[in-house]
Amino acid sequence: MRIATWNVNSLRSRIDRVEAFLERHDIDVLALQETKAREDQLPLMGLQGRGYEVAAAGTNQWNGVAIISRVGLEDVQVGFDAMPGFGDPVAAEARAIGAVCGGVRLWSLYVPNGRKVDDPHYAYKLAWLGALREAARNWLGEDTALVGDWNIAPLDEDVFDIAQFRTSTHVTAPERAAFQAFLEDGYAEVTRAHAPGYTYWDYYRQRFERDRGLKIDFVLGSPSFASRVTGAFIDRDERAGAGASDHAPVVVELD
DNA sequence: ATGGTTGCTCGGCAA
Repeated sequence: MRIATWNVNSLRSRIDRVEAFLERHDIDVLALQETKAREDQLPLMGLQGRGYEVAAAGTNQWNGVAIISRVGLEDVQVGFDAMPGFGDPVAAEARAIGAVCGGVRLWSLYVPNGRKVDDPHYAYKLAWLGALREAARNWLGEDTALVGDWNIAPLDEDVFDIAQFRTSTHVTAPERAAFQAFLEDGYAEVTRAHAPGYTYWDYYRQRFERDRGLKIDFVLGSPSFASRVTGAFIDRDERAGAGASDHAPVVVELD
């Protein structure tokens, strides 16, 4: 089974690329973030025609998560227990969607960005991660994958120029501790060992062309899930050319 | 410190 995660930055503007990506890599389950579409706006025909089911939560503007699966899509859950909100409750709900696909409980996650360290959104980010951790502890005994845009660069080497991020979110000690807490609980990040390199490059200043990016998209697996992982890769080519998302998809291969 | 780009929508915000 092949599972992928991709911050697609608008599903409607990227649908042709999404369908081509699914075919190119023979993907069974795709977790999307920043779909920027309400459920009634989803472009479904090409996906359903290829045998995929879709579950989504989102607004027309920001955030938005979805799961696309051709190996079953059951027990769909929008948000997790005690998930905190920020402003628009619909936008808050559009940060986490879970479903059982091919026997795996998969969560597509769009961790709050945090904006600035002194912004209330940063405190919300940490609270959100804390609530996710509490919920996720209960899923360690199953085949569970927490996938998506974590908006955290766990290591200095995950940032093209760490000095430039001295006052920025994504690299602060509390954010990195929040990420590490999942690993301490027993989750394993399963992509890094197989797939080095960045997953996100800003649109401006030709960041992709100069490979000045961040590694912020991850797949955290419960012990039984992690033991099934045989490989992973970052589809860097998908980030190239006109009309690309600012994130590349990350693909995980399972036994 | 600022600006650079893209998306959703057509002003301004979020990333």
